[in-house]
Amino acid sequence: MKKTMESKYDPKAFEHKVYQYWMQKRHFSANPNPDKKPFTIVLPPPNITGQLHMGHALDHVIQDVLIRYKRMKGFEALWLPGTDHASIATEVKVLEKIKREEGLSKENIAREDFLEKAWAWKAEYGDRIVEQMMKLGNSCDWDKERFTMDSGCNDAVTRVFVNLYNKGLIYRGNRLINWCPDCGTTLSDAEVEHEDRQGKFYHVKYPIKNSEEYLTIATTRPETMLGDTAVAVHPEDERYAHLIGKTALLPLVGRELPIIADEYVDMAMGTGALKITPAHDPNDFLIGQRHQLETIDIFDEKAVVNEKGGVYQGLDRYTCRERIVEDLEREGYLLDIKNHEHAVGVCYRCNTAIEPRLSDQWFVEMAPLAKPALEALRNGDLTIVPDRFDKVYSHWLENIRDWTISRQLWWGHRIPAYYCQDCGQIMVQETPPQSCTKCGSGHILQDEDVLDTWFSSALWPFSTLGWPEETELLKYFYPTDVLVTGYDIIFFWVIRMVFSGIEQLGEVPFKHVLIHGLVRDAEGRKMSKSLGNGVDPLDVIDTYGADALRFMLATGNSPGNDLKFQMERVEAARNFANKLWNASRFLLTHLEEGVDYGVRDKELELADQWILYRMNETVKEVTRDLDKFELGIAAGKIYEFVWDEYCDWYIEISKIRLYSGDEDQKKAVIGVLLEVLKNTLKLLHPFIPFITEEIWGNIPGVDTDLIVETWPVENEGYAFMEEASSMAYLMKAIRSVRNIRAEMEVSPKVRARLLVEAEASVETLFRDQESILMALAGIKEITLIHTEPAEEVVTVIMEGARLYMPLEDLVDYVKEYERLSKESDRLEAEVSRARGKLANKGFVAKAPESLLLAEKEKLLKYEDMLAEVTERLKIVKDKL
RNA sequence: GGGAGCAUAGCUCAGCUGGGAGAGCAUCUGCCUUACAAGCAGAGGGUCACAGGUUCGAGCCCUGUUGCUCCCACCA
Repeated sequence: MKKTMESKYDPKAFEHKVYQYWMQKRHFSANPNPDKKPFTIVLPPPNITGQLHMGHALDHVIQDVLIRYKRMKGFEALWLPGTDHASIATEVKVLEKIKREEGLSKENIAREDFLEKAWAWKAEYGDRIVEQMMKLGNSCDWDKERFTMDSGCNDAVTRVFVNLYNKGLIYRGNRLINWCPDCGTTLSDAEVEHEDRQGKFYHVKYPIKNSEEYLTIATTRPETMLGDTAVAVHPEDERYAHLIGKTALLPLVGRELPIIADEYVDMAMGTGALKITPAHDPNDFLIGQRHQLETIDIFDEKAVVNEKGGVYQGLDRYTCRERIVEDLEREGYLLDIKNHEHAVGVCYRCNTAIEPRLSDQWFVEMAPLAKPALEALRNGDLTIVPDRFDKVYSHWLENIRDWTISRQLWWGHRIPAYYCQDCGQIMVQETPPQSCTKCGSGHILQDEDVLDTWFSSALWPFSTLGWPEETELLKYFYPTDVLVTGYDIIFFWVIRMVFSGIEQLGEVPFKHVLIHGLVRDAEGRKMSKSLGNGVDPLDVIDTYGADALRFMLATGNSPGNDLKFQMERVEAARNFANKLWNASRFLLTHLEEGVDYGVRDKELELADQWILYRMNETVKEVTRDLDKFELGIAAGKIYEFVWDEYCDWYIEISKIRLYSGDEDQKKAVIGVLLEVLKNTLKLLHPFIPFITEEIWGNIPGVDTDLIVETWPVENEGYAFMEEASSMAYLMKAIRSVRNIRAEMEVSPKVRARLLVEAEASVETLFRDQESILMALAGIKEITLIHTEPAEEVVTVIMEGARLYMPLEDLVDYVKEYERLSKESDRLEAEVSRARGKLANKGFVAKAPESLLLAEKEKLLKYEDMLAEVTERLKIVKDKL
């Protein structure tokens, strides 16, 4: 994959090519390997409903960084990709498509025909999503790609269903469930969102039979009165005590309703009297059970009033409400209407208000499953990063109710329950029964319903590895290591994977959960189709390259926090890539094929030691940060190292030897440049894999692809701490001179003279590093002096040195006075701060020794410098 | 009703176990210096929301207040 780097940075020119190359070399494939430790991530499978959005890009980049990092660290790193069938969402989309293209709705098509179309949809969108992931640079093992509804996943789903059924943890029951009249299916509690809506509180008069008295009942849903079968008051409510046991009459209908006493009623709420509609309210349902009340289901599956509603039959629930209110008013039953804001449960897919509905459904009993999942977090088998989500996880599991898993849909895993048409026997088994196990009849029908899409997602960490078969893959890669996902699906998915993994395999499915936030637009709004504020990752890649997008997503963000998407930040990331590109190009043009440019330890100059030391520190820190899942911090540190230290300082310094004409010097400095670049490319590879691999491939003599290179480790030979601090001093001197030049408006073209009056060690340093000082500070001549200069000068006071610049007619004493005054103020502040601290008895007594010492040194240093500045200031003042 | 997060430079955000406030972008001043103007050098800019407390020392820990965001919740 050689290519000369003579052109500008143009990601389009190589990103695709590089990805193809990796694929061809099979670098993404991971297989059980006894010589390596496994590292596994299963990709949260994107829905096949559409295309990838920015949230996916963020999710995937984090995972790819971790996978590439671990791969380089020598792990057998498996990133297992796939897609999710997304039962409801896909069914709705496919039905819409059928409607659009053929004008047919669900009632008019056969299940088989629908399924055929749905599979075609899956083929099309599944492929598109995979292509998008490849553009992002995802290093997934594509040979192991799975789909939540493929036959392996189906085997797993069936096995789990049967297992849980046999343990009594899956049961069929007639319960009040959440019904979405629009989607026409049951929903789990997790799929119901709560929205505050402005409603009305209707106060309705319920007459007492054989009496002039009446009860006032407040309700937000008067239409449900058609299903009322009782009125309840609190047993200790003195207002109504005399009515308990009597009978109320349902307005408009005339049905007799027993007046019952139940602790559930809140005396302070509304009027303290509650109408009971067991078929349409979860609490009423429970009260109904306690008092053996009749349940009257007044709605059909579209939430339209059925035959139980008498004259209101055929009316939609909202129309019915209007009519009932009108009628109540006319008949004198309506006493009052008050505004009332209350939370309404709505479908998470279509936002339609949920109708509680009594029906036969399948449930998973949660209490026994929740317990070990809670325990896993408590005992550390499972950790969540950041840990503030621990509470969210635990609270949900502690308050969990049984999980409704049957869905009245076609697209999904069909429930493996079979009913004998003759004797009603229910058979739950992995293979369809030929005849009834009880009566032998051959008239057997499978349950029409499918399972909640999250039922199959819950098995993803092991179904994808071959379970229920005991595959080598499963043995080697399970449990997985990290699960990366957004906080929005902790309930839907993460928790269900945890209890499923523990229940089926006896082990948590992953050791760490790394939570990230949502990607928002520049104004902080959630990106959504309806707002039209979504930014397509592919557009960004097209303009700035995948590396820029990846780097932007990986930086400036910490775990669990939302991320605002700003194009300026993508641009900054692209600029960084460009910087790296050019720095590499600069070096590569000086390299010659076949030359060994090793670092020659004996010949290292101060600047070499400094950059090697800084590189070493960066390696240490970045590695540590990545192990803590602090991707943003890690990337930030490499960014600073590359840009500020390597490019702005070291490369500039290296030019001295590079252009000196001395071949040996040149070779030596190239050795260091190359060593640092190589390690930098390694550190950066997980974040920006394309450009780093491309550059790597252009380095003469490399024979391993970067993606499988070994991660750099700390090199003890580069522990040049003292040298680095000398270098820092030198850099400070250079900055000071540059600062003076800028303030005195010395043209960059003018090369000034520098007079140095310094203590011996500084003299040595400056003498040894003269060339650097001259080149980077724009100096033509350095003179060491030991007395005050006679010339007109501006002065820099440093610790242990005075730097004088004779600028001839450019010396502006007014400016110089201002500059020195500012410096004097700064030093005075430092001195008084240090004095204050040291005068503080508490500090002296309790602060750590090292700090105390450092503070004393600082005080001496600043006092010295202040004295010098004051002296200079006097001299300058005289010249004014 | 319960819980969580956020509040730091004009904007977007870092700031890990409490020891002299940082980055990117934007602004201002010089520079097309032979890797890079997608750049280089320099500069300005912050009562770390507010009020208390703990501590020798608080952006960081504790309490309270305010504002914004989010999650959970079967009070009609």
